[in-house]
Amino acid sequence: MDRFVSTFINKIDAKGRVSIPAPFRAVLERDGYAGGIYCYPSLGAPALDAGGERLAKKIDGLLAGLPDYSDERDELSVALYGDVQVLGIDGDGRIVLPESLRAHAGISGQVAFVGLGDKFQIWSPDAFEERRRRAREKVRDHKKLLGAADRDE
Amino acid sequence: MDRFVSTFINKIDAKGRVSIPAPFRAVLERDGYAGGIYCYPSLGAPALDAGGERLAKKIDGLLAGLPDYSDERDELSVALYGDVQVLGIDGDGRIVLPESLRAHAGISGQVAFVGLGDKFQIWSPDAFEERRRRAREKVRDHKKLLGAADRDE
DNA sequence: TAAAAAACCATGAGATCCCATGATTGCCCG
DNA sequence: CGGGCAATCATGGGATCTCATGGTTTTTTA
Repeated sequence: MDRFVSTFINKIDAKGRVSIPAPFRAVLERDGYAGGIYCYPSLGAPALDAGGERLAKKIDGLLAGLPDYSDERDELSVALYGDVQVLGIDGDGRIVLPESLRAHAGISGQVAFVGLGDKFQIWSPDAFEERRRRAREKVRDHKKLLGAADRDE
Repeated sequence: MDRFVSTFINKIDAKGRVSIPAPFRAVLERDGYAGGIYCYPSLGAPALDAGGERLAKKIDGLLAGLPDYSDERDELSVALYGDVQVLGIDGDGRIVLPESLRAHAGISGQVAFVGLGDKFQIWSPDAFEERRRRAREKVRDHKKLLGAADRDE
């Protein structure tokens, strides 16, 4: 298994530490672990995007298409790299979420880790429950559009 | 034989473990076993969908068309990957059904494994019996409409 | 030197592994 | 033809290991 799958809820302790779910850690290691995970505010949601080397490469890939020294590239670089933080993983598999990131996601107390394949997101459990509900509806619609390729109803 | 067929009923023990029917295990192995089965709540039924690598690839396929880093993709990913659980298979061919999944399917005590070809479903035996009954009626109606000979029972 | 960050250690609950049992089935040999 | 014999499988229980979590100590740095 080499992608981030499923959802886990963990606690933040008094020092702001959270355990990364063990299955995610396994993926990160396979992914080429380089001292920490990349984490930044999601653009379209009150959550954080996070991942390992693969995620970093993907961001590079998006920039690679643009000419060096173009304004467009500079802007995108800022948008993509500007808010990225590298969060170190301690010996017990935990990271510390800085206040700025926590604020963006409205996190306090508990954290939901949500696997999205190539990356994962970090949510406040409450906000995530709401988003999950909407996402499910969307998938249902999607299936209808696809014409019951997958008919389990 | 490389697809899931027929129905089996097994018990859940005190630890929440259930044996996967041996024929299904055989299919899973042929399917490229990667440490566990993929399992998630069915969208339209009080049941669980489950399968091996083939099922995982199918999910990938649904996302393949969408651009990276689009909100659209993230949203679908939440429902497609976020709801999936990877259930490890122990040395005796058993999985543990987490409480959240059991709740969705109304499972306790016994479990029905229902083969659906590429994947299989996990039901509470009662709920499944009910659904099967209705499915038969539906088939009968179809046959009448098609003017086919109704030769079962 | 005080405060923050990182490394280290401890613990309990839950998950995983391993072995035992019993029932069923298919097979071999008398 | 019939009687076991061996193999397969579902199930149960105990031992072990992992992991999340909390706390303490050491190191860094401001």
